[in-house]
Amino acid sequence: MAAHNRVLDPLACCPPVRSERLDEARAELVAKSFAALADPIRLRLLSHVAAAGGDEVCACDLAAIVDRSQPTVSHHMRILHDAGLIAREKRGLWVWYRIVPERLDALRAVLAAAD
Amino acid sequence: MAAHNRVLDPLACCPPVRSERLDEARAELVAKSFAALADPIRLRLLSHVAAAGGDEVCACDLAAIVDRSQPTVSHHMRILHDAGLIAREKRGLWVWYRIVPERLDALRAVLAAAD
DNA sequence: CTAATAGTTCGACGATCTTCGATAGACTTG
DNA sequence: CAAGTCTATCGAAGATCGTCGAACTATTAG
Repeated sequence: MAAHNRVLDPLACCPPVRSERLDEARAELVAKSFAALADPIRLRLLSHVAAAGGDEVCACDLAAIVDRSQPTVSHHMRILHDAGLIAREKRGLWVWYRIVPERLDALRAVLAAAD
Repeated sequence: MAAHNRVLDPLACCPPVRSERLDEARAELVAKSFAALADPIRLRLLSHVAAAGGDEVCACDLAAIVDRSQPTVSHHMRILHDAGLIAREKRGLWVWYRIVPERLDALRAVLAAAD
């Protein structure tokens, strides 16, 4: 399902950084999104999920990939999820992640040149 | 292609996050770039310079715009400059900043979908 | 040379972040 | 129900970050 409601999308607020000056409230929102991308472990976790395309990735594999403890990986995945960049679904004992490409596109739009 | 030097550009290394999995070294580089965008004050400073288009912006105006002390603004502008997002030039007593659009485009490319 | 101005660097403090071990919660299996 | 497995949360330690006042550097004006 589209985990991500267009009306409530916090980034729907924000024009490109290059055209209109960001006010304080919008800057706070956008900064939170980029902060989710500002850690190398999170970037590699995100990249791993994103590179799977539409396919899902099992949480059970992630700790080995980034060589961090299970609680640390859980923490980072929560931040990526809170930022709307990945979707989670628990099925049975396992948790599966998949990318939310719309959110990455929204961030790209914030960095886009003025039209 | 970009006007800056492709060989020396630290982001020239990095394929889109969505297609190829980032290794540790590349994730470190990309994370540093996004970290520069992960603070609301820096985003507003960058937005102010970027929204001026190709025109330059005087450092003397920035502290009033973001309501922070002058050393704090200097600190943030240094981070943006180190990230390659803005260029600085000192002329006489004043420092002038302008946007480096190629670097913003490079970051957008890292977030782009696989082709 | 002296005084004045713009910006950077230094030193410190508090807040936030990353990390992990221990623990708790959710779910399956026997 | 009890035991086992997978993930999330808690609590703490250490590192990093944002912030400002004070001191320093560079440049201009007189």
